[in-house]
Amino acid sequence: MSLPSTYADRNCSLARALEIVGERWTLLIVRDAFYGVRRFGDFATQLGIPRASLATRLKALVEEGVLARDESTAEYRLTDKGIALWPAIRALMAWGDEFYSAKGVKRALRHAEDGGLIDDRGRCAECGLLIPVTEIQIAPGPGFDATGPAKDPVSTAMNVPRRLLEPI
Amino acid sequence: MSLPSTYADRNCSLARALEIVGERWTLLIVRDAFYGVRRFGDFATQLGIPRASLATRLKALVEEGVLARDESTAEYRLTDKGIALWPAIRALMAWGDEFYSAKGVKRALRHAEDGGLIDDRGRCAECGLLIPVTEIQIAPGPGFDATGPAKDPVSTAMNVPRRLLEPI
DNA sequence: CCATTCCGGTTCAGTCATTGAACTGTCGAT
DNA sequence: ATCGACAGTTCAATGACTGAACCGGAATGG
Repeated sequence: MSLPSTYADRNCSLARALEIVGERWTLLIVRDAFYGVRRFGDFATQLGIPRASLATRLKALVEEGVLARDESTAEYRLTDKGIALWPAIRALMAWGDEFYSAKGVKRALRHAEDGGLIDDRGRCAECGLLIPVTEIQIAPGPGFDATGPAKDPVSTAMNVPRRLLEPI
Repeated sequence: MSLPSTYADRNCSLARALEIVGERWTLLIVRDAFYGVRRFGDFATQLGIPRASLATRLKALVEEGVLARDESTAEYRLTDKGIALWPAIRALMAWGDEFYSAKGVKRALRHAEDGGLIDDRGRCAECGLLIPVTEIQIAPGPGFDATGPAKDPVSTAMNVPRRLLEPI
């Protein structure tokens, strides 16, 4: 994205954040990482992203400390810095649900411990607490469209209730 | 950004949201709109974006109903749909502040009515309420870097405490 | 053992988007 | 009429993205 570093943007943390996660595909890669995707090939087939672009993006995310690459297994995992992106992703998902999914949310977020729905500020409707990412369960919601073929094991795993960050 | 519409992304509201606001410059344009920028030339000089790109982006944002263009004054303003993007922008700003601004937030958000700081979930520390965008005051924070020339009236206006959405 | 498959990642040419600078056209004020 | 201010366009050059083929090492299996 090329640091703009104009005087105007030097004082904007949004511009800084978008330097890292504002390029095409990047946030979708991070989203998949939350869903438990860890392997190069799984990112590629899941997102339909060209492998060259994926390699570039993953390298950049590792360099910035959003993902960590396990040298022995070649798996990519979110770091704490990456996990800290969750509120931003949730906010964008909520906006997309609100304005582009007439039948309701496409994915529902629940507190895995008590099943309470998580609101758009990250709070559980049951216990009222702020729910950490590892305790969030994601499941198809009313706006979910189940038609069409989805044979490969990775995408079927992603369309079934599961906890965030749990490996596919 | 070109609808991917793969089976994988059809059920992801994040992908849908990024179709609209995921292209380069788009979120920065929306941010400036929150800061009160309304005119073509002000967006251009403020962001340092090529005028051709700006025209394309503004057209797209108007088409999607994020901005509305006043036919008589040629001013662009956020619609309710655009204003609904605020939580996402705030979340990304907070992430940028946390990881790229060692001295603290670059811009502090306060509840204009009682001066209470607004946390990263949109709540006022004083009254505890969820603060609507029109009651948010933005002001330089401890991480703000005031050095360097910033003579033009628009950017000086943006670097002084002011309410969101108030015209420059 | 050797062959095969799987998998992470690279290479490369074609295409598409972005950029910056110059330009057009419209409006209101002088 | 003329000028300046402003919204938006045009266009060549550059750079990013794409898709398909390819490379090489590590597991798999006969």
